[in-house]
Amino acid sequence: MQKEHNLSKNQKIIFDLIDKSGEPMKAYSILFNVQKKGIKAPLQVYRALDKLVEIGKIHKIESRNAFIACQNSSCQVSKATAFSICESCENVSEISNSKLSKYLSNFSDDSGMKYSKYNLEFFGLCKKCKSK
Amino acid sequence: MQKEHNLSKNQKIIFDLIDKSGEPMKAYSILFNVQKKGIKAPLQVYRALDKLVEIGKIHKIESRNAFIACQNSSCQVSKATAFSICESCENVSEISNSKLSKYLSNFSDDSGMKYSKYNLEFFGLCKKCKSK
DNA sequence: AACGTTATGTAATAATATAACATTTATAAG
DNA sequence: CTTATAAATGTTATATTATTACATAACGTT
Repeated sequence: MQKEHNLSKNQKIIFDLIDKSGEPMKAYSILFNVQKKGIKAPLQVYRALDKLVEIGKIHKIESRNAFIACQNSSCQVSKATAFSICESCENVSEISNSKLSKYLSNFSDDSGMKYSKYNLEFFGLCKKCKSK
Repeated sequence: MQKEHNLSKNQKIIFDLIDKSGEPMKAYSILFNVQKKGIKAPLQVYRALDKLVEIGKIHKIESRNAFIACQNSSCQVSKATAFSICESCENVSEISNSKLSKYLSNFSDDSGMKYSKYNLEFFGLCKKCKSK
């Protein structure tokens, strides 16, 4: 059962924007888009982003410094994320593949480390861009 | 057989520094460290870093905006990278696990994308930090 | 109501990265 | 060896991404 997180005002404004856009958004582009709603400073954006990442409503695409809404309803926390990224059109989508996530969540090597989290980014050309 | 890349002067200075440090280094820390060698501007550092990443001599740890020397002698190009990162002491090491790299290099889903590259970052606590 | 926690507002600044342009050095082809 | 081309360098300025510090307000318990 999913814990209901009551988003605060700023968190809600920023989540809704990212969610509606459907694609990765950068912090300052978010800022620009929410200024009419009274959010004026970068820090207000970053604080909301931090919280939204923490509770798994959005994920950060590390290689792009951008944030995308979680596309996986069962994903409560950002502790096991995988994305496919088109290097031409920059389309990003979240990969939900249970085999992959099982494989990675159970992965261990001889370092003695127990991994509690991972982030994976695949790069390539999407269907559209390949056929150009 | 490995293609020999003749590093240029700046590339060599910067690679040697990162390689000797044995840990991830940030661009401006690199800059600070090579100023005595005549490298004065961020761009000189970033250009060398770009090239070194391109030829696989170093990798970028995306979640940390830092660069580490490749620890895997067979790694010619940065197209299949995996790291373990301790969230407490920030120790980073490159994972060379042939099963893992095979699994990920061959991974495909139903998106129609053919992935040519990936980057994976595992997070957790290293042995030392766990026992504290 | 009193307390602790979470969120907000605001200004300043730090840290990371790139654009634009001029020049020099290395590589390769004739 | 010299011309052409690509790769690397030098330099200044600026863009982009992110955090520190401090003050105030709202929320959730008990």
